[in-house]
Amino acid sequence: MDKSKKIHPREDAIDRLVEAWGQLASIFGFNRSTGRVSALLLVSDEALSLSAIAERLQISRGNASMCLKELRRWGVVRRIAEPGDRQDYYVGGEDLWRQMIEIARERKRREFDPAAHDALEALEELEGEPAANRLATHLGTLDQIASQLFANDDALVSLIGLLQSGFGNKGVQS
Amino acid sequence: MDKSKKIHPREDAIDRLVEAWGQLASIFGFNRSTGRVSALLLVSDEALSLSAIAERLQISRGNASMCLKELRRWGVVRRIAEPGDRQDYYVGGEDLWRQMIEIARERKRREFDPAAHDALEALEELEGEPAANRLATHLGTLDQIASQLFANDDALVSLIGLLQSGFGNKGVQS
DNA sequence: ACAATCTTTCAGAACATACTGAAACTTCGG
DNA sequence: CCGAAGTTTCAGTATGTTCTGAAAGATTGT
Repeated sequence: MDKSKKIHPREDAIDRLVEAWGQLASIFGFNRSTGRVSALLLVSDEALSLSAIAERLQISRGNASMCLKELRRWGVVRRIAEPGDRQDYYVGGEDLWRQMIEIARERKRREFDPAAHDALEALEELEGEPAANRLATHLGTLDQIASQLFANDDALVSLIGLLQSGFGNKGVQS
Repeated sequence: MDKSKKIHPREDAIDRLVEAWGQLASIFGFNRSTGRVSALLLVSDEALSLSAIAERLQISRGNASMCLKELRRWGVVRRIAEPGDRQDYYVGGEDLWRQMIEIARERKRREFDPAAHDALEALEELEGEPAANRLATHLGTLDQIASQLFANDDALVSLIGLLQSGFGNKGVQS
């Protein structure tokens, strides 16, 4: 009856994954609960209902509903209607690389670009001042790099390949 | 007397830069005030005193002190003692690329690595479950890529050059 | 050693974010 | 068209973060 007394290795492992993934999600600007819901769906071989998720994570249905909405908005969770069942079911984990790239691209578009644009605009009016010029050049280059990175999906996919194969490590050890 | 009535183009531009840079900083996990202080130092051709910063940004000296402490901790601001002056002065903007890389590396080390490690550990205990395996592979690759990226400073510097020159854009336009 | 000047710290206030639970809404079978 | 089952929304509450201002701590000139 009391969960903390009995030992459930699998459930424990899932709890720890859920917590760690929530942590990771919060680094990338999601709230921890949203990350936790995502984790649960990612390690689940079957689709889960809202109620099952809320129960497993010990959060209210309302909260679970909001988290799922957010995750669907980011395109990382899909809702499924099972015929003959009133509950909706949710799945995650489809095409993880594509999803990561999409999230990064979208965050850049929504958050980075406007602020960088404002900053560059303000810096233009400070032209002539050495410090301002340095900063403008730096930020301009950064912006350009970020844009290159997301200009097309292939760029990122190739880049991932490049990095995996050990780009930049001149002296290969052992 | 009333600042908002008189027009100060330069001061306005700095205000807008400060605000935008605060926004950018918050994307990367700093608080807005810390970002604002950093902006002020970045566009300033001379070193500024704590009092000057607090006054210019309309924040308490206490807060300014904390922000400067944080910025020094991240190695993006340096404190200078002017001989014959009791106040300390602060400068920023020295070697921006190096600083960016250092910040990214440190954030990875402090925030990403521990969470990713926990997640992978938990996933190991779920071996055999298809969804868990997929996630483990994905996260493992991601971790490996991130490590490659920061394995040595040259990797990132070369990468920046590569991206600036338009890596990944097969059809070069115009 | 004292006083003046500046900086740091930190308790509590102000502000911001996230969560709950209940009401409103939707869907579907009968 | 009604009632049952499920989902969404949102006002209020709880939790977490950031800021202020005052007290304590440094440092320096006399």
